[in-house]
Formats: sequence, structure tokens, C-alpha cells
Amino acid sequence: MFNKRIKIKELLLQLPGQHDVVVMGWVRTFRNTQFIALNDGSTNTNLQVVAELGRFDDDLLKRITTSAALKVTGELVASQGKGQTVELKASQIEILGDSDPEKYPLQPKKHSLEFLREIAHLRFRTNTFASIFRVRHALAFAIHRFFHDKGFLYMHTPIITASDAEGAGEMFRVTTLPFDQPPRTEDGAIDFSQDFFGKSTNLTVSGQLEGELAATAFGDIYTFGPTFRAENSNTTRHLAEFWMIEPEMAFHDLEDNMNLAESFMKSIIRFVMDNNMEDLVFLDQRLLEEEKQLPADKRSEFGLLDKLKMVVNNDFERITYTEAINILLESPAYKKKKFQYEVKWGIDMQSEHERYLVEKHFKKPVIVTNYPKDIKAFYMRQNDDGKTVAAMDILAPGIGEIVGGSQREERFDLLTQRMRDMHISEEELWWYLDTRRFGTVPHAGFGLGFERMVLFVTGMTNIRDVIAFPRAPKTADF
RNA sequence: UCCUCAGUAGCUCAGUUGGUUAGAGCAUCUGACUGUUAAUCAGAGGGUCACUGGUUCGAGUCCAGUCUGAGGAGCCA
Repeated sequence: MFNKRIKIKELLLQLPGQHDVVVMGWVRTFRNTQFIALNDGSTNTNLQVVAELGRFDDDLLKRITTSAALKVTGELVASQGKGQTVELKASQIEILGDSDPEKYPLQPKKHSLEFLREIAHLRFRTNTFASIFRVRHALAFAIHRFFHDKGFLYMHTPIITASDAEGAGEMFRVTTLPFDQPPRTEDGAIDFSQDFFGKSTNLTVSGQLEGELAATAFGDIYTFGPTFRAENSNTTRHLAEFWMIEPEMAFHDLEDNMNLAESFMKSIIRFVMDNNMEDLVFLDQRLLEEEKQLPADKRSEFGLLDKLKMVVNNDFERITYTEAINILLESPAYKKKKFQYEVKWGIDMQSEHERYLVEKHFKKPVIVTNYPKDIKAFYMRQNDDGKTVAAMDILAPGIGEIVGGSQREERFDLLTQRMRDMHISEEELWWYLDTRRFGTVPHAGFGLGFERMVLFVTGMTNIRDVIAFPRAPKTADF
């Protein structure tokens, strides 16, 4: 029977005097053969368990080592010590699972994030990662709540797809064909008609096209699922397997889209501030400590909490691509030739340009709209100027692009023309084009990289630290 | 994939111009102490200096290649 157990987060709120309290958790430290710091993952605040001298056998005390799992029964009493108001005076201590101190790699001290990445299966037992993953959970929950409250339908779009026309990068192939001796057609090509699905298939790079199908029946839908990109990207903000949120709304234009994206981001950040303040305070302090190591000019201008408050309480800056280029052209950075890459209308902005806009010029999230059509995807709605499309990217300080979206091209002729220009097969996407054949409507949507959002809210800087078991080039452990 | 930097004890790191037996703090183990807060004090054990090859009388140190990691860039969310 484990259900008498009370979680430490809940117990710490209670008044002293209760008897027969049962807690279970893992030992963080055991000080002075008397004081056990016990953690059960419900909060970073440890419960101090007091094993009074002489009350327990030496054999038992020796087994109370870092990360051993314990069941403790006792009385909640006011603490005589300074670090806590209440503590648990143990009457019974049971070792549920031993932890060999010679082999257990975590110590009660600061570890580097690089080292913890190598032992990702144990890093949840550190305060930093416990806070990150509680915040990650809260964000995921807040996302579902936000859309549910607005009457959106949660769609599960396929993970295996036969379409390679989504145009969002390299894909992972899915096949059951033997890779050493695949069947061949007469002209020597691999014969996918003999493969499991009877055609060439891949892991999805986006659920958007399927999302549009659902949106043109339900009105408002969203997807929230895993996404796979086989790009050889070795950066702090790319993964081969990541989670993406893709809302798609019928009867929405670009402005509706921006309004939704902005209120969405603010709403989920506010939810975390309302429900996980302890974790945010911890992460705020962690960031402050970490940045003390950096030279003054490399430090963030604001602390984590200040940054989040600012985002929630202020409107995002909204500018067009053309305005963005003009700001860059008139910037001191440009005049002093600080940019490595050329700035002129028509370029795909580089990281340094986006950084300048967000971190130097506006110092808050920026929504850039109406990009040149030549640098954007085929499905984005063409503007009347003939040069730009109704796209919008939200750029966040320290992260870069966090949201990418657009109003979709709902006009059949313009869409198919664009597909021909960009050599995208109309035959293969016949089902997608059907939405434009039968009751087409203005609609819009966006994609938000979930891990990038978690980075932003936790103040972490490497995306591999905000997903439990990161998949990236040469990395698929655990 | 490209550029830069790094790889020395379980962890974090020092190691001089190439020169005898490679060091420190923390962790671990042993003992002491006991209202501690990453407890403290004393002692002990712990190393294929990433790997392969080369230069040299002699390589942790110099050179080449490989692997791994970090930061930046590209691709993007």
C-alpha cells in the first residue's frame, strides 16, 4: 500500500503536530548521520528527515546514501534548525532501493550541463532539470487548455507520411525493405511498390497540410506532436526529433493569425508564472549565477523573470519585412559594417540581422510580416503587390525564430501556379488541392517549436537540455 | 556540413621551455565529532594524460589523422 504517501510539496505546507506521516523519495544528501534531505520530485525544496541519534541501527544508516530510495514514517514537527520551518522526525525508515555511492555519478555539488547530458537518465534528479521538466509539463498543459478554451479541436496528424512535398527539409525514410538487397525495378531504381506501404514513406516534417484539411471542416484545430528533420544541424536550437504545435484556423487572415499567436504565447507564459513560480525563481537564480562567469557584455540585459513579465505585459512589435530591412539599413551596426552578410530587400535575413532587430533595436519579441515570396513556401498567400506573401515570423530574444506562420493561399489558380513555379507535384497533393476545389475559405495558421518555447521560458540556452532524451546527429542514446 | 576551441582521477580543473615518481578541490572509503543545511576535521585509495601513428635520447606537453564534446555559421521550429 503506497497510497498513504503524501507528496513533499503538499506536506511542506502543513502545520507541525501530525503523526504517522508517510513520505517516499530519494536522498539528496545525508548530513551528520542524522539529517536526510529527501526529494520526491514534487518540488525542489527538500524535506528534512531527522533520524535521531541512537534510534536506528548503524547498518540501516550506512545504506542511506545519495539517491537511495526511502520510505519514511514519522511526525511532522517544527524545525529546531534554520533552513526550514518543519521537518519530519522519523519513527521508521525503510530502504526501498539502495544506491551504491561508489558508482552513483551525481554528487551534492554543481555539475556541468555537458556532463549531465551524458547521464540524461539521471539528470531529472537535479534541481535544474526537475524545474525544467516541471515547466515543460506546465507549458504543454497550458497549450491544450488555451486551445480547448477557445473551442479548438486537437488533431492527431500522421507521423508516417508518403508526401515528400512538404518542403521543410531532409526526411527520415521509413521502410521494411532489406537495405543490403532492396528489390529493384527494371530500370534499376529501388522498387517501393514492394515496400510495407507500397510506396516510399518518411517521418513527418510537419502536420500542417493535414491540419488544413481538418480546419476546413472544424474551423479551428491544432496539432501537437513529434516532428522529424534529418538535417545535419549541430546547433543549440535544432533537434532531429522535436515537438511542434500547429494551429490552423478557417476564416482567419494574417492579422487574426498574429493576434492568436501573440495571445497564445502570453497565455501559456502566464500559466507557468501562475503555477510554477518556485521553478522560475530557481531558474532565474541559476541563470544569474551562470552569467556571473561571462564577461559583462555577454550577459542578458534582463533576468529571466523580468523578461517573462515584460513579454506578458507588453505588445509584441509588429513590422513588415520591408520595414525590417529599412531599420537594418539605417542601423549603426550596418553603417559601421558590423554585419557579415549583405542587407538588401529580397534577402533571407541572417541570424545576425534577426538578433539585431530583437535584441538591440526593439528588445522584445518582434513579429515580421509580408516576406518576399521567393524566400517562402508555396502555400503562403500572395499579396496584391505581386512581390510578397502574407507570412509572419515571431522572433524572440535569445532564441530567434520561435513561430513561423502565414495566411494560406486559398485561391486554386494562384496556388497551382505557385506549385508549378516551385516544381511541387500537383498529382501527389491532389487531396490538399481538394480543399481549394470544394468550399475553399481564407485560412491561416502557424507552427511553434515547443522546445524553443521551453528554452525561452526556462532561460536555458541549449535545446538538448529541455527535452528528456535529445535526438540529434550522432546522438540517440537512452 | 563549415569555422574556432577543448579532451589529464568519478566530477571541476592546474600541469612551466619537451626532462626523475602527473597534482589540487569536491566525491568515495576508514576514523573522529554531532542540530546539520553542498556539515566539519584527520587519514587512505583512485590515472591506458581520448585514440592511432610520427618527431625525439626522452612526449600529458610538439606534428598529422581519427573520434567525442562545446560555441558560432548554414538549414529551420
